Amino acid sequence: MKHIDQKLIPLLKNGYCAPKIASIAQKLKEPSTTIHFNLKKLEKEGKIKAYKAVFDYRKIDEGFCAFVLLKLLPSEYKDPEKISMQLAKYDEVESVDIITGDWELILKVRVKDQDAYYHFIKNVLSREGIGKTTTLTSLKQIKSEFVAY
Amino acid sequence: MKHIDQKLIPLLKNGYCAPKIASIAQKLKEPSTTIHFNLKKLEKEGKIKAYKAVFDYRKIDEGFCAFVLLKLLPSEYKDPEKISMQLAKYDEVESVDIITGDWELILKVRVKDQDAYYHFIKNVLSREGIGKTTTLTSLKQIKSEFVAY
DNA sequence: GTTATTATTTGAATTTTATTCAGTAATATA
DNA sequence: TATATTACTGAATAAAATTCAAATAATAAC
Repeated sequence: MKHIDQKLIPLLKNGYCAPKIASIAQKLKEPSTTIHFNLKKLEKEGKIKAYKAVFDYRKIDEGFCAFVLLKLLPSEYKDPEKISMQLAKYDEVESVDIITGDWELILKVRVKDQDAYYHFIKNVLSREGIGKTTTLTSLKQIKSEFVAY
Repeated sequence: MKHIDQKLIPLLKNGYCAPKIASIAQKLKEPSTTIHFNLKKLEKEGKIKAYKAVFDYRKIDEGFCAFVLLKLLPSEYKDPEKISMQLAKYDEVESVDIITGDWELILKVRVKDQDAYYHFIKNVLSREGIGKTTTLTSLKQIKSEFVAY
C-alpha cells in the first residue's frame, strides 16, 4: 500500500486536470476540433486559470471550514495586498478577499478540525499586522466552489 | 462566429473536466494504471465531487463578487437548510454555509456588476424568509477556490 | 462594394492518453 | 498457516487529444 490518495489530493486541488473535449463537443453538437480551438483561446486569454477537482471535504479530513473577518493594524492600511498575498500562500486558505465595511479582509479557511483551526489562528493570524479577527464557523456547507452537496 | 465561449463557460464551471492521469503518473513516478485505480476509488468513495475549471472572473463578465451575511426570520430558524438549498440553486451563488455567530448564513455571490448584484439582492434575497442582510463587497480577490490570482 | 487581411471553423491523420483486463502482490481475516 | 479481500501493475485495446492544412466566415482597408 502506497497511500497514493494523499499524494493525489494536493495535486488535484489546484491543477492536473483538463477539459473533456469529446464530451463537450457531443453536448454542444460541435466538432471536437472547434471545441479544442476555443478552449485554447480561453486559456491563452487567461480567462481560464486552472482545471481542478472539488472534494467532499468532510471525507478527506478537512471537515472544518470557517470564514475569518480580519481587521488590519493601521500600519498595514496602506498596502493590504501585501499581507493578503502572504495569507494566500497557505494551503489551508481557500480564498482571500479585500472587502468593504467594518473589516478589511475575509478569508475562507479549511482544516481538519477545531484543533487544527486553533493552531492555524495561533500561528498565522496572530502575527503579521493583523488586529482583530472574527471567526464565522461553518456548521454545514450546502454549496462550495459552485458545487452543491 | 458561434460564440462558443459563452457555451463553454457554464459547462466548465461545474464539470466536463477530468484528471490528467498521465501527468500525475509522471509527477508521482507511479504507473498510470495505479493512478487510474486510485482515482476511481476516490470517486467511488465520493471524496472527489467534480472536476471543473476555475476562471479569472474579471475577464468573463463576472467581476463583481460579494459575501452576504444573512439573518433568517424566526419562522425559518427550525430549518435553515431548506432556504439554503433554495439559494444554492442559483448559478450566481458560489457557496452557501450555515454558520455560527450573529448571522445564520453566509453566501458568496458572483455577478457581472453592481447593477446585477442589486438585481440579485432585490429578486432573491428579499423574499423567502430572509431578515436582515449585510453585504461585504470584494474590492479585490487575491485567491479564489484555492487558486491565487 | 470590392478586395485584402485576419480570425474562426473543420476534417483527416497522427500522437497521446485513458481504459480494460488478467495476473501478481500485499494486507487483512479466520 | 490458509483464505479472502484489497491494492497494484503490465500488456493490449479503445478512446481521446492534438496537429495541420484547408475552407469558410468575419472584419478591415481601400
